[in-house]
Amino acid sequence: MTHSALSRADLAGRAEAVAPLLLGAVLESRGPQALSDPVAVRITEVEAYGSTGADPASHAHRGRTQRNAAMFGEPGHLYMYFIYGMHWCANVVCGQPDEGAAVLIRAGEVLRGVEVARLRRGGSRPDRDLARGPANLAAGLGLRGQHNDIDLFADDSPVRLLPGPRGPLSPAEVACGPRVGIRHAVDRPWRWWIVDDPTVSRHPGPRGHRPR
DNA sequence: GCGACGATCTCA
DNA sequence: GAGATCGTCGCC
Repeated sequence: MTHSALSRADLAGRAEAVAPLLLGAVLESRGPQALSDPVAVRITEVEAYGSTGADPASHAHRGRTQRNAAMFGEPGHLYMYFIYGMHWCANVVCGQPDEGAAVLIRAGEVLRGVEVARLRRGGSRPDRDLARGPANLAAGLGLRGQHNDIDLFADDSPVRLLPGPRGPLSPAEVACGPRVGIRHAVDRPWRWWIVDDPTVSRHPGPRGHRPR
């Protein structure tokens, strides 16, 4: 049994409704040239970011800008952003076009292309760390600014959103809690992760909050 | 035009 | 707990 395939229509809802649906689904990237083998990552942790005026922590909160324009496009596209002068992070655009909502993909399990992911990450590290944390996940998949706004549902896209291999998640397998690394709307429990999954990111978190 | 800071990570 | 490192946006 596989995770049922997500369609673009499934992503058209509110970010906080779409986010948990992405758990267990797979992001697969095909690199150009040398690192052309696909890397597939099963999503284990996500965060919802709401639309303009509705979520002070969202890049879309103050409206459309050049950077966040992809958030205001069609659901099912990627929104890539660059952070801290060195990291790229990947979001799946959701909601209605012009709404400006997205789901940050925070962590995943590398199902395929472990060798390529390890090369991209550099050094030797446990498999479970290859896509643990949003910047690590993007790095392992080889995702950067050039992938901003690409359509995850186009057959010829270098990055695609595919059904997961393990079947639907039961409610007991999913936990939620506050988002990480933000200053505003910290109380909103808009981060979801797969319980006991070793690839879910670790982080200092305010007051020692930890996924379990 | 300028400057403060950020949806991070690693290592000490 | 600091440092790496730079694009973005708000404000001067």
